[in-house]
Amino acid sequence: MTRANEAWESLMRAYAVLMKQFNAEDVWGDLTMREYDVLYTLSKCDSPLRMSELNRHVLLSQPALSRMVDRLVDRGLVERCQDPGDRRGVRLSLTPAGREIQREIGRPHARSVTRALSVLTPEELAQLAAITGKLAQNEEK
Amino acid sequence: MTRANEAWESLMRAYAVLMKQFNAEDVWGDLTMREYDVLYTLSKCDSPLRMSELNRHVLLSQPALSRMVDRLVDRGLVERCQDPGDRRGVRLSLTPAGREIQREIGRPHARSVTRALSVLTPEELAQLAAITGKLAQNEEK
DNA sequence: CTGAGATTCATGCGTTTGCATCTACCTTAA
DNA sequence: TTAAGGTAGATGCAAACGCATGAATCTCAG
Repeated sequence: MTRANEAWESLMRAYAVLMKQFNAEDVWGDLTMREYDVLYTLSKCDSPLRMSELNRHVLLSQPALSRMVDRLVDRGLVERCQDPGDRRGVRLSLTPAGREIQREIGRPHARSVTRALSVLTPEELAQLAAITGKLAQNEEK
Repeated sequence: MTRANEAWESLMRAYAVLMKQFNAEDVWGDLTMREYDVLYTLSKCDSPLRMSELNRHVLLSQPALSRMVDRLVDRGLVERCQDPGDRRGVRLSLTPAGREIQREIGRPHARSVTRALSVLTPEELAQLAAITGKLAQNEEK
């Protein structure tokens, strides 16, 4: 077992433990964590996001994301509009209601995250962000 | 946005990117990654594992895990047997076939993991393992 | 300009998931 | 001993998922 494999296993385990903890928190209203993740990702982008771009951020298959967006549009939280430059494409943005809900849930969730990571020193937080940032960048073409 | 939140977001992103990469690798045979995860977790334990214990490691609801184990038992990869000390309980172990398949898939997957984490220095690998280990331990209460 | 191939997103369909709930068993206290 | 409450895992059911595929659009070599 290499160091790399040990590190990855440890990362997976931490992810599972924390996700379960967050999921158990009673802050999600009638959204799932996955739905919140979509709203959150959209909230960080000022310009409307392409489906394919969004799909890169979210751990969902393309069809599953397509349908989740359907539902979010039906619920009035997300807006689909045509991409001007590519008529196959779709651009997504939050509606005011969607932005509102994202913020409402984001606040207490952010507190949970802060609490869960409070076992780390500021230095460790910085290292963690740097290392995972490096990993995410790896997205082979 | 606190440092903790940035670090968590970065971790989530790295996890999503790497999981997608691994999932795209053609090494899974007719198992899903989640099923492999169960086999892998069982392979690491010499003594049969309790359902609830297994559930702690895997990012699945209890009913979903219960049914996945059903399927793995049907396919002859996992063995269910009664816990001698607690007649509600179940103990799980790999069958020889299950162990064989886990190894067969584990080999190339481990190489993928090593390759994906090869962008990190040995020091970074050690830091990552230490930090995520600390986080996983957090399992409140 | 055109046709072959790639890309973007949607849809059909069988499988898997989560929530709520159930049964069976264990634990504790009176 | 027994009744109340807790815990382990299974099951019904609607919702969501992934795979394969489809339709529309873009790209580019010839």
